[in-house]
Amino acid sequence: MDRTDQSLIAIRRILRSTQTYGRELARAAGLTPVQIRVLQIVAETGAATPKDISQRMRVSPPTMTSLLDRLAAKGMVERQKSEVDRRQKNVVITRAGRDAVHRAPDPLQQRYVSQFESLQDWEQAMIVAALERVAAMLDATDFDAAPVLDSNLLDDGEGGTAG
Amino acid sequence: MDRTDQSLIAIRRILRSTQTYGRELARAAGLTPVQIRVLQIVAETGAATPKDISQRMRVSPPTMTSLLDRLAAKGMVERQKSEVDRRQKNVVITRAGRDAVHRAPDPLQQRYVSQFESLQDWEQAMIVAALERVAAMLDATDFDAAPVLDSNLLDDGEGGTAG
DNA sequence: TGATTTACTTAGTGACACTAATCAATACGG
DNA sequence: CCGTATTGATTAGTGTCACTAAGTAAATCA
Repeated sequence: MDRTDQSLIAIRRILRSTQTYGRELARAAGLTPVQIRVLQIVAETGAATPKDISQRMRVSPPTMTSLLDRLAAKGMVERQKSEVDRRQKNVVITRAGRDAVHRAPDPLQQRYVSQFESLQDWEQAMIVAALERVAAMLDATDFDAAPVLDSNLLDDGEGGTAG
Repeated sequence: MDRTDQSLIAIRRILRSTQTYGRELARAAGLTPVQIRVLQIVAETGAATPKDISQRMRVSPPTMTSLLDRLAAKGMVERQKSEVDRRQKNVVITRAGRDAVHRAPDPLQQRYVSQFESLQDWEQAMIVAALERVAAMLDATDFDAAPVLDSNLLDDGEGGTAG
C-alpha cells in the first residue's frame, strides 16, 4: 500500500461520509442537498439565470428547470423576467429561501468545523495547503468553481467569483 | 476568510469535481456510479449479503434490492441461496462484473493518480497525513468504512477491512 | 407450538438526471 | 428589412436511485 493508495482511501472516506451524511442533514431542513446547493448559488450571486446555475452545477437546463420548479413551489425562489433579454429569467432567492439556507448549514460544517478549529495552528495550515493541492489536482476544469461556502457568508458575499 | 473557510472550500471543490466528473466516467462503462460502488464492494468481499452491502453503503434494503436487480439483469452479479440461513442470499460478482469494474476504474484515479505520483516525496507525505486527518474528522461513524480502492486491488484484495 | 424477529422482496412514491422536441426572442446575413 | 439560425427556457418522456409501508419466508425465542 503506497501513498497514492493511502491518499485515495482518505479521499474516498471524505466523499462517502459527506455524501451519505449530507442526505440526512439536508432532509432535516425540508430540502434536498441539491436544492440547498441551488439556493446557495442563487443567494451568492444575487440573481442568476437558470442557464448560469445549470452550468455552475454541471446539470442540463431541463434538470435546472425542474429543480427551480420545486424550489419555486416551496416559495424559496422566484423567477423574474429579464429586462435585457426577454428570453432569460432571473432567479432570485426569497426571504424564506434565505432562511432555509441559514437553517440548513452545510453538512460539512456540522461535524467538521469544530474539530478543525481545535487543531494546532500549524496543523490547520498544513491541512489547508494539502487540501488545496488535492483540489487543484482534481478540479482541473475550465469553469469557475466558485466555492459555495456557508450560509453565514451569503448575506454580504455577493462578489464570489473566485477565479 | 480564515483557514476553516479555506479548508471547507477546498473540500467542496474536491467533492464537486469528483461527483460530477464521476458521472460521465461511470457512464462510459455502461454503469452508474452507484452500480460500480456495489460491484466494488461485492468484488472486495467475495460474497456479501444484500444487507451487508446496504449497510455498508448506508442505503435501505429495498434500495439495495433494486440495485441488485439491475446488476443481475445485466449479468454483473448473481444471487445465491445461503447455506447457513435460507433467508439470506449471497451476492457474488460474475466474470462480466469483474471486467466491468476493471474497465471503469475509479474516477479519482483518472485525473488524480498521475499528478499525485509526480509530487515530491515530502509533499505526498504531507498530503496523506492531512487527508487522513480530515477523513478522521468527517468519518466519525460506527461502521467499518472499508476503503473500496481501485480495481487493480480487487482480484486479490480480499482482506480489506481497514479499521 | 405460537409469537416475534430477521432477511429480503414487492408496491408505490418522489427527487434528480438525461435526451428530444417545442416556443419565444435575439442575432445574423443578404 | 426579412428570413434563417441560434439561444434560453420549457415540456414531454424515460431511467436511476432513494424512501416508507406492507408482504413473505425462515429462524429464533418464550
